Amino acid sequence: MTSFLSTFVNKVDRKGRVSVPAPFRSTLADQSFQGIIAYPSLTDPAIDAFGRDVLERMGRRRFDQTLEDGDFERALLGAGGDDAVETIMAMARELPFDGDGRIVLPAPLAETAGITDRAAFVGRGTRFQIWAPDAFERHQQAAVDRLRARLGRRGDGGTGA
Amino acid sequence: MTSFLSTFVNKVDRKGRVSVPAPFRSTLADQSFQGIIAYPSLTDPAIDAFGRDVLERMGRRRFDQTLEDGDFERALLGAGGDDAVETIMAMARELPFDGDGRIVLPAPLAETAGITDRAAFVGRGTRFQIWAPDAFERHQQAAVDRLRARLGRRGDGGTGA
DNA sequence: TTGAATACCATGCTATCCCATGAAATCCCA
DNA sequence: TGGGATTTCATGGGATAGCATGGTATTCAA
Repeated sequence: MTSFLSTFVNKVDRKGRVSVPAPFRSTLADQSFQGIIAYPSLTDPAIDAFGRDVLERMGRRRFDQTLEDGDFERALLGAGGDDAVETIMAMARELPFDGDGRIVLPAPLAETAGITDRAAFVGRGTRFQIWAPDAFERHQQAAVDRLRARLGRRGDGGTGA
Repeated sequence: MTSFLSTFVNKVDRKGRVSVPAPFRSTLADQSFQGIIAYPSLTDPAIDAFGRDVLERMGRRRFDQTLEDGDFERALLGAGGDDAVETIMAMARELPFDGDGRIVLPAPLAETAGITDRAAFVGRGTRFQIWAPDAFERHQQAAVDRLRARLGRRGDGGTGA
């Protein structure tokens, strides 16, 4: 297993704990750090998350590329204030699993996503998101509608749903 | 065998289980994950399905491509709300075979296709669909009629079967 | 010493596994 | 070629283990 699929809604208890869905956990099972990396999405009212090795891999690739370009100043000094990767690194948090596969959602993160008592874990392939369930449902429905409109329906015999 | 062919109707039991037709299973026999990936069709009142490695290859290819392009912002931020792959990843479900080659149809999926007690497995080449049998029959008949009309009929005996 | 964060333990539900049965297609042998 | 035997499949039900969830104890820091 190497990717995050489908959507699971779990309950957030009084202490801010949530079970990470078992399928997501098993995707991360081979990682050295047992937990997730999370930060506020810049495009959605949600939390973005993935395993630590994805971050590692991306960081290394990015560094190598900077060196290949001969941009040593950038490698040493950073890219400047509006660089997405560096900005996100600063916001990102490490959330370890407890013995039962749960994480604690830090209050600031939960607030940016509008999460209170329930959280939707949404698979996005190499990463996943955490949403307030009702907000996600609206978002997803809108996305599906746009896709349908764009695809147009090919000959439907008129059965309908 | 590498493709899904023909149509099979099987029964859905009280627990929501259905046997995946044996020919379809043998098509998937060489896969590491013994089961299927399923999501609501965007164009038909039906479920779309295929083997996991199809999705796996697509996702991995996509991510690698993104890194190669040095598009780290995209890797971190996602592709945006209109992206088909990410939208489908959120809807898709992993349905493993049980020891007897059955899957459990999740209630939400069954509902989008109008499936209650019987399910039609429809081969579509590299993927297949799962329909409510009567809805599929109407859909198929309409498709055949349109094809005949377009091709111009020769000897319309009306047999079909 | 007190608060909060974390580790540990307990429980109910649900999905998964395992076995049993019947029907049908296939194979084998006469 | 036909009839019987065997295996494959689809289907049903009962047992079991995994998972989500809630609570209590313990540790660390202020």
